[in-house]
Amino acid sequence: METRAPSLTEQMRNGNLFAEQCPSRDVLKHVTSRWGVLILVALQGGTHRFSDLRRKMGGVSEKMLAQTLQWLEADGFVNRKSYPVVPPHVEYSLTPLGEEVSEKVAALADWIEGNLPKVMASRNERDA
Amino acid sequence: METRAPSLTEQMRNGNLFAEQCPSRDVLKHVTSRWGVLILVALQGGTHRFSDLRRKMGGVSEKMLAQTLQWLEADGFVNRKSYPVVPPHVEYSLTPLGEEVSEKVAALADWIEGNLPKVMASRNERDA
DNA sequence: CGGCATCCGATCAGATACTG
DNA sequence: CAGTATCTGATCGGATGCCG
Repeated sequence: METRAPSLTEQMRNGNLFAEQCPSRDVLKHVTSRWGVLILVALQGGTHRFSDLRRKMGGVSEKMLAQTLQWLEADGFVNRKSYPVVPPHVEYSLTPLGEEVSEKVAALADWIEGNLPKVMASRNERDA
Repeated sequence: METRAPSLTEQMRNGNLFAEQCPSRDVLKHVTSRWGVLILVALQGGTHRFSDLRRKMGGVSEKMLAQTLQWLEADGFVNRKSYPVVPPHVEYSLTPLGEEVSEKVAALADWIEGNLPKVMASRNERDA
């Protein structure tokens, strides 16, 4: 089949995920990473502390939670606010930019959660 | 902050990404994998052959393309049609279920492509 | 409490060679 | 053309220990 001509919106895009070296791939990687998705969805509920997030997200290690939070912070999606007290107190929240992506990510996450039975059924058919 | 009570839709969900052993995590993994995203978006344009996909998606190896296609096929998102001719001819397309996820995935991909400048700006601020 | 540094095994992913 | 098989390096990701 033919390759359709690029639409107007496509021409105006500043990133192209199909280009091998495009930095948009890094952003996608952070956002769709194993824990990135859950962080973005979890923070939709409002500000959370590090330990809150860790408790909420089953199975995440301290290391990966910290690392993923740093990625998302560097990309401008997550805001990190540290209170200089003992014991330390750090709060994470979504930036305006983060609110936008998290909506897209949450829409995908919701779809998957809601349609899981159909997917499981498809897998079982294949086994039979 | 308080944990809000589960909404009605949340209660009706059949999957829960925050649960460590929930199979929905595997589905998310396939769909948001490095090449899974690109495959789902690419197939929105219609049926594609293996080589078409490979050419279109910069940087993917034969192995990973084949493997990712198999994941998506097993999950019921992608349809594989093989014509028994020489040389072989195999066509990939989205199933109705796949059309649905691909919309969510494409919405995310589009957002990232369109907002890449903002993200890059955020990164640069941090460096300064 | 919220990290960081190090070590280490598991998994991912590319290159290459081979096949129907 | 559309894969599979194998090998190998790269990266992911968890466990542990330490620190402000």
